[in-house]
Amino acid sequence: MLKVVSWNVNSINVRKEQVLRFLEEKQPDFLLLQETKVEHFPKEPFQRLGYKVYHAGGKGRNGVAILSKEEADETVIGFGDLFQDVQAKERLIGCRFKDLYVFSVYVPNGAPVESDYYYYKLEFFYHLREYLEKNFSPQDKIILGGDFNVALQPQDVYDPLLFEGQICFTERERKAMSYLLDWGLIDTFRLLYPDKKGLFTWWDYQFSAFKKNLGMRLDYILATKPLAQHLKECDVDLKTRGLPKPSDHAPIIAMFDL
DNA sequence: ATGACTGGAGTTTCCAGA
Repeated sequence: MLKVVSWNVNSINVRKEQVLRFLEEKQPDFLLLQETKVEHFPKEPFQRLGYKVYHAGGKGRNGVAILSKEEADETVIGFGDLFQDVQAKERLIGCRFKDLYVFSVYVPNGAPVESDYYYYKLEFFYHLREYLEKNFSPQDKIILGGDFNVALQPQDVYDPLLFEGQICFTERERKAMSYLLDWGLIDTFRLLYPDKKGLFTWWDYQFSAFKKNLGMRLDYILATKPLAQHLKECDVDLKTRGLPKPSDHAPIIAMFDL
């Protein structure tokens, strides 16, 4: 069984103990992290648990990592020549493990709608697809997990009418992410639970949003068909979101019968 | 109490997050 977890931790320094306890308890093969918010990842305690740490981040912002029980054969950061923006190098990291490619991505938030940053977010999705097109085939074994900052479908927000036109739920964002998926990536959670409503991965810290379950599904584990056909289970770890001093995102889990 | 956010930078207040 291959267990993959993705988790926007909103600062690895603040969430370090939670992440260590999570690894001890759940023992995932891969833990994909976003928003580490550090330039230098505090690797030592994670290595003591038997995990290799691959990280790309900047001072106080962004930051993505892959923690793995196995050593990677290769690591790539950013989009290479396709997208030289400095932030791209803090938002995408990939590791190859034999014929398996694993990526951790943190898509820009893009607020406010219609700002330059919003268009940067849309561009990010198109560059990501271009990057995959150029380097891979949908027949390859690829896992792309992370915080995509888009709720794809009406059932991915708690009130579709309220969210219409809001950041993370505009038509253009949903189209940009759909275009990425159309290359050959499958939303593992939706594959298993096509109609499920009210299960989210992010809740605002404000307004007791978690207690009221006023959230959005912004985190995804995407997989190409050769992997998705072996998908066994998907889940959102609500318990971890309910701990004291939580991240605003919950960990998401996908298990493959491999 | 009739309302309640968090983290980082870098100095006590602003910005980003979504």
